[in-house]
Amino acid sequence: MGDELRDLYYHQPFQEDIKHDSSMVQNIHMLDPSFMSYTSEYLHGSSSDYITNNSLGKPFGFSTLSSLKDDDIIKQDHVDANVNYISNNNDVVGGSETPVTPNSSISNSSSNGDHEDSNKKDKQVKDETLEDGEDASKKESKAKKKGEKKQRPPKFAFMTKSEVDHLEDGYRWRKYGQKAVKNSPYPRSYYRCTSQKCQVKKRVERSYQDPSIVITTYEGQHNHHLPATLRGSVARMLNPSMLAQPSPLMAPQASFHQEFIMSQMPQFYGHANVFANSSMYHQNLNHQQMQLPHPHHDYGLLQDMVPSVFNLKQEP
DNA sequence: CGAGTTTGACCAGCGC
DNA sequence: GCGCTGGTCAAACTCG
Repeated sequence: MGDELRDLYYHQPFQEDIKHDSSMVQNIHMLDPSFMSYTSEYLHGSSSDYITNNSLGKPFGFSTLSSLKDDDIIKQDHVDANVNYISNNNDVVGGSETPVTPNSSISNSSSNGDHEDSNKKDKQVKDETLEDGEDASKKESKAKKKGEKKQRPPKFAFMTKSEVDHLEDGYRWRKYGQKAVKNSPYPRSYYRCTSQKCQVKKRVERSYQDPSIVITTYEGQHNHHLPATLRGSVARMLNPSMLAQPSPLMAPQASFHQEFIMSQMPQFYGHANVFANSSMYHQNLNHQQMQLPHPHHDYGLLQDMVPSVFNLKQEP
């Protein structure tokens, strides 16, 4: 990661944006205990990263979902309800969609791509040293890379205030590396989706400015659904009554949460089409809309992952 | 025993 | 060219 991206992570979100959004956060807080707010910032830099900077309350539910027990519900309370959300992708959040907020924008994260390329090159070089047993795809990519710059997979990063480093997101990950981060006492961990043929990776690191904040960067697109076992386990955590009849108070928020996630990172959920009617969040999502209740549309797979936390949290 | 983690080594890119 | 850094690999190890 270059300094620019680090700046992107560490400076913008935690300094300017949080200050900048504080009043809004407070307002929303009054509406919803598990308050949420939404802003987005287009952060400069050659990386042209598209950044959405959110303070969503645990809404994303990226907090030890799979291991939620009674004790964990308590633990949840220790997890600050701030989530700074950084979207750094081009085709997905944006794609054909309009920017999520008026002051957001979508662009390619090209600078990171250079690094990606280098890494792939690295692997490819190694592949070259391997024997004939290597599959054709690798050689293909090798050949591809020689000629032109390979297109980078979309990236999607977000910050979550959490004591847990590796936030559960419903997928299974295998850690394949850890590196010390320059100017940070906290290491960065590298994870790959364990699903076969799924190329999605994610990096997890803590902010050195605010150690309580975990920065998670997803890269790539899941080509599969949630692991059945995880889905099952997550589903078991759901409050059946909530599922059957979401309370008037929480339903809009839960709906928002899931729709927001889906609209923001559909590439990470192969079942994004389930929420096709949530396109309102794709467009012109602003603070005002955030505060309005939205009709609940779907309880799809994502429901298995995310709103369960909201339900647990908001249950009386 | 299989799946996942740890950790040192390796490599490419970048700035000087 | 050199040193630094980020990203990945893979052997060794741990865990259930």
